[in-house]
Amino acid sequence: MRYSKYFLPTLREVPADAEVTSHQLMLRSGMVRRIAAGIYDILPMGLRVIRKVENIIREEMNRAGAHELFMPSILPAELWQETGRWDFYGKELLRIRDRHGREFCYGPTHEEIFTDLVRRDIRSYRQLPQNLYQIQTKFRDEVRPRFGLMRGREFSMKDAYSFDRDRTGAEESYRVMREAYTAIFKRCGLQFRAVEADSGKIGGSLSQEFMVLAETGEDSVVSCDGCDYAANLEMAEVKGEVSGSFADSGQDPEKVDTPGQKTVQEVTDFLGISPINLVKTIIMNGDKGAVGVLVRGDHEVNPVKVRRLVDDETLELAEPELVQKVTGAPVGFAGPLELDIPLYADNAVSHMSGFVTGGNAADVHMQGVDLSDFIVKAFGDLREAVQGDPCPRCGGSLTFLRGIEVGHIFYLGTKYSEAMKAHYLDESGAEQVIEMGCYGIGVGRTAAAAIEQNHDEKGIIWPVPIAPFTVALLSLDPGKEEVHAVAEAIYDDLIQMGVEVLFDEREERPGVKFNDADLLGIPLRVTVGGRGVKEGVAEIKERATGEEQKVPIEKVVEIVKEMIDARS
RNA sequence: CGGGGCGUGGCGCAGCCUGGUAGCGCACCUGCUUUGGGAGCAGGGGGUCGGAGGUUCAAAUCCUCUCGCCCCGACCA
Repeated sequence: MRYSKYFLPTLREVPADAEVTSHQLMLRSGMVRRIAAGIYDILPMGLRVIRKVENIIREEMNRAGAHELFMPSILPAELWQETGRWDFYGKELLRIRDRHGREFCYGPTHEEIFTDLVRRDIRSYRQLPQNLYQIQTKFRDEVRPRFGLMRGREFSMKDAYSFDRDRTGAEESYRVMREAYTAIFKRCGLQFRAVEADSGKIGGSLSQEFMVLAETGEDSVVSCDGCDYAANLEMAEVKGEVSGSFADSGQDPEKVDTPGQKTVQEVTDFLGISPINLVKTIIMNGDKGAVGVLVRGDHEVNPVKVRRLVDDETLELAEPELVQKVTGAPVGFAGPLELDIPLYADNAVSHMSGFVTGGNAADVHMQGVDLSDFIVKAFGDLREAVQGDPCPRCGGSLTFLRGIEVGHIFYLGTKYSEAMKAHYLDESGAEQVIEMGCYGIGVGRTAAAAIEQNHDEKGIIWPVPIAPFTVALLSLDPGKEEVHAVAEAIYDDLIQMGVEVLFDEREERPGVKFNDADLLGIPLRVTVGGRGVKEGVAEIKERATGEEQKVPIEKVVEIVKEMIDARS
């Protein structure tokens, strides 16, 4: 590609509304342009990267036995109503009407339509298992889109759905996908972890997220320093904390005035105690009524764990009005004593005695409270893990990392197949429900994550497998025939060898070309200038390491080829 | 949805408080000089100041409404 003919608008200055590095660099390197909140034009440079990622995904999915197809992006409401998600999915679902007033949505994910396809065309166990996927544009009307392609509203996603005869088969499909995903992100040249995850709105049980490790990641990842255990923060287990017998301080609970002291910090400072001697009481509300959740003052409640223990998916933090109604006090003074809702306590609380709690009245707390002073319906692991907690698998120590979720795999079971009556006949002629799994990869987000993980102050440093071009060829003197001819010859030869090369033959000063090459992050740079040509050499510089070598002009192509092969 | 902020040429910004008819840097075009890490000089093109309404002799500037965008929060008492 000749730079002078290409559509590649680079920016010197950082656009004001781009917050994170990958977004800034994608704008500066001419990959994307914003067109509305969370909606982007993808320019030629950006598309080249996207296509590279897509092709790696395709190759690995096909290798894993999945079949590509292409579904509509606009989906009829009826399918979503069948599974109840038309109502459940909420405002993120972009709903539209056609001229006849029929309801549709722009697909944010495609379980329903894949299940619909399969239920209509799969009759027999002989047709299973099946794994179908597409690479499609999705739309999720995010509350707050941000970070460019990282969290857009319109985005490209590879989504795959597996259909099996039984749970064993579905688990095998899941395992195969996990391996395919590992291969995909490895091939993209990324550092990542597969972590245990919550399945959220998609539903289902077994689930893992693939997280690209980057300091700017939106998600917290808990990782063991001793084994390969890794989990999303909301899933990280805390083990072995429950106490068999409860200690008792022998004291009676006693009121203490705490005017205006609401937070744990304020109360403990005011009373001169440590947060580990305070129990906070969190009021949550759901379809099955309100519950109180007790955790130690220095711990945080993990709502995912609470929902599981209480068996109420709908539990959310209660509104201040409800807190007032339930506890008789404003937010900040809830306590377990004489509280008329079921109480659940974190295991760590089982070791406590003589602690401080809220007093269920404004500006009042209680001291010297013991577990014998109130009834706990159940103890369990209800808190978020913290740095240094023991690993639930090996007893090592947990550390925290930041990650960007680029892939997510789920075992779904029969959630969709049952709702949509996706059945088959087994060998005995009995009707069975199909077991499903679903598997997503954010394509644009993977590209963005690659930049977050691979850049320096000058620009992007693409891993070779997803770089838009492999070689940037710079002709420093396109005006001087004897120099430029050398560059032209190298360009032709590289093209002949099948190398993807961006040939910078613009009438620009050398500095501009060097800086653009660094910004664009093309792995290898070949420089042809007056000086070098006089000595019969050109320079090859590697973007990632900064290593530079002068090589005879006639050997340039051969050496470049070797270097590429060593790095792909 | 709550709070904060911003919309002025392609990009980054000043001007607004204290109204007088738009400016700077980069980019772009022409010419000359320059040419190994974002060149210099000279000349030039481009903006109904997000939109609507109002106040005023006069509005980028003041007032009202509206649209768009960004940031923080929205699950820890």
